[in-house]
Amino acid sequence: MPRAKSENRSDLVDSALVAFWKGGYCATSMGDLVKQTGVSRSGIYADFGGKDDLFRACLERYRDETVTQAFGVVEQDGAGFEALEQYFKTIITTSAAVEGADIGCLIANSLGQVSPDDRKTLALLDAHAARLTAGFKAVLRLENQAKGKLTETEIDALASFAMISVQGLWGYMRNKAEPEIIRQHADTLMEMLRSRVG
Amino acid sequence: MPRAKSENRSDLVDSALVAFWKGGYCATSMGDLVKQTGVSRSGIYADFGGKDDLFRACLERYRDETVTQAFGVVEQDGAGFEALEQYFKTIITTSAAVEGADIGCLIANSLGQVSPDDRKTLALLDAHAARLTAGFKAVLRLENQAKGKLTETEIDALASFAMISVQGLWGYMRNKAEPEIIRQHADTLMEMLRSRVG
DNA sequence: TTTTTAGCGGAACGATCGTTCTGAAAAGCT
DNA sequence: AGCTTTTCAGAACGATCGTTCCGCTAAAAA
Repeated sequence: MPRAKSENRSDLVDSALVAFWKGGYCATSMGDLVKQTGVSRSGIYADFGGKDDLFRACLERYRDETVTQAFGVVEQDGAGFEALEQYFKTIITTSAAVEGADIGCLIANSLGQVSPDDRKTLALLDAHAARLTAGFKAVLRLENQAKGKLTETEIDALASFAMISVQGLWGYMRNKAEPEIIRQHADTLMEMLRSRVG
Repeated sequence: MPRAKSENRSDLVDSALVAFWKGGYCATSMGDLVKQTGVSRSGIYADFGGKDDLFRACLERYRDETVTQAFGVVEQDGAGFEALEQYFKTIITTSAAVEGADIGCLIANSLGQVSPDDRKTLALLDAHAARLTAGFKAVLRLENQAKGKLTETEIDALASFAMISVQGLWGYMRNKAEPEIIRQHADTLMEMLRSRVG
């Protein structure tokens, strides 16, 4: 048989992910990807269908790794407000850690870039939004158990609100690296949610 | 003198604006713009420096026309919560009016597309964010006069929060045309602001 | 060791990108 | 009308895009 298949397919996606994350889909050319990943064009086309599919693979990897790392705590059983707070703390910490570059969230960044015709990618973005909403909803439902002030409908509304608000935060972070604003936003949102459940 | 200069320079920007709005900066080629605007390449290059400058001109036009039309009510002297509510009502109405296409806000869409190096365009986006924040701040300060519950710092934080939250809403609207969610988000934000001032 | 064969680097492809250039047409001026 | 000046449509340009293809390499099979 042939030469052993490179074991850096995983690295390939990771490298490409960073390139897309920083530069966006359009601005990142295949040449850039070749340079950045160290894998030749044919290698990329062999393992992925093309630029589109590689981009989607990056979105999925980002979803499974980066998002899960930060948001996973909210998705655990029994996660409450303190889990939400930890999520925001993670955001602030890691965003401050990545030196210089404010790149926001790959998925949030993609919102404005994806063509309305690209169903496959749009589905990924939608699913991400639904995921965040579901996480917030679970937290709210749990925290609401004590006093039961909120109806299910109100919980839905608050979860959607939190999701959109957080997506907005990511969009903001893409171009501004002000941890103060991020913390402020998170605090304001948390305080608002707390006051609503009682 | 020469052939009469087309009187549709204004239309040119308007047409290009729509193209950029729907498709984004990268996905909209000069060929598309020529087709869409009816103006030839040389005409575009004569009146604007190139694609970048045309795009910025579109952003500015969008800012002066579309944004002002919707947000201007908030920026008037003495604007209070009812002005904010009218802003949201306008958003919902017009977003429902534009048939089929959910295109969100041109400026919000650009957030994820602009290269971190493109200082000129980034400055426009920053200025827009500052504009929204200033509007919210003025409203909050006015509404806070009655009871004076909030400190200036708290008002700043709430204004930033509202701005980011609304930018998130626009990002969401780009891909989903659910007036219900929009209304819900607006209601939740309004209610939250009201409860904070007293 | 020889043969086979999968894998990958890099050249090459057509298409399309943003931009420039040019020739002809139209409008002002005398 | 004749001449000048300005404008614009469309051809043409080099660069670069995403993609394909070829040929060598090196590991597996014999």
